[in-house]
Amino acid sequence: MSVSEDKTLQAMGEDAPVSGILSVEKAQRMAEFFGVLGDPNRWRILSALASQELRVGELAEAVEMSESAVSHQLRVLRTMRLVSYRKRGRNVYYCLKDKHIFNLYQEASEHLDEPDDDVSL
Amino acid sequence: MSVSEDKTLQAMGEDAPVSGILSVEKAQRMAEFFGVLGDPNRWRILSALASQELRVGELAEAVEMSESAVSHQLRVLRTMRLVSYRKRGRNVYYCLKDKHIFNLYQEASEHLDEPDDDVSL
DNA sequence: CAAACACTTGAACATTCATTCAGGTATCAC
DNA sequence: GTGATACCTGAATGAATGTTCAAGTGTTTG
Repeated sequence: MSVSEDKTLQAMGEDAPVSGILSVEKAQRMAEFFGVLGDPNRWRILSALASQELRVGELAEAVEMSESAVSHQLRVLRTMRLVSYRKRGRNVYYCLKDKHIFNLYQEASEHLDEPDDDVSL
Repeated sequence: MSVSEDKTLQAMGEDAPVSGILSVEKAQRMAEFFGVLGDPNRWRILSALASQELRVGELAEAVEMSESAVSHQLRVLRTMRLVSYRKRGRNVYYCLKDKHIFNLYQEASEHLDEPDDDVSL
């Protein structure tokens, strides 16, 4: 039973041998991934693709961004493997890659909907 | 049965009436939340707190950051209600607030561990 | 009370990042 | 081929962000 790369619920600390702290590398990978989800327009793009496959131009119109901006963001989403694409002639159709994005959305929604008690210090 | 603020798996688009796109406000809230998880040092802090309650100074030593930097980041984590704290004399003990962070970590890990097929364009 | 301690705060600086703009590639219609 | 379409790319600009540094609160110790 390997210690590194465990996927269980309590595994968050098991990457570092001593004090249970995430290694710099793993922390970096986590941050890069979640950082991609740290932009409102990328969420709008993802949500647009949640219901249907869309071309870049359609996406741009739907989320009210320039085609260039959408294309730049799609490249980011592609490198994090959050979307996949399919070329048809001169069009490129994008869609969500897997279900993880839904689970992340749901988990975050639940957290954000929790009653916010005392936070001040 | 209200349409807004649904928490089901397919609810991602249900916030916008027409095309299933997240409203700017909801997208903003999502981005702010995930943006907080978009920093490697914050993940190291969270992972350190996963196993035990820690004071600010202990945290700083554990993650090898200055106390000031840790304190700044803890404020961010507090406003997103990812950590809670408890004052004892001149010490302040921090701990994780709820289980959501574990689920998010797990979901992201699964995603990142998936085989990466063709991404280039 | 004074000094030490634990932590927080605000401003400054450097870095990162998303958009715009101009231009480039590839495909289709005529 | 020519022009139009659909999309991608690179450099540049302005905004957002994390750390450092210096200073400030509040608490405990002698």
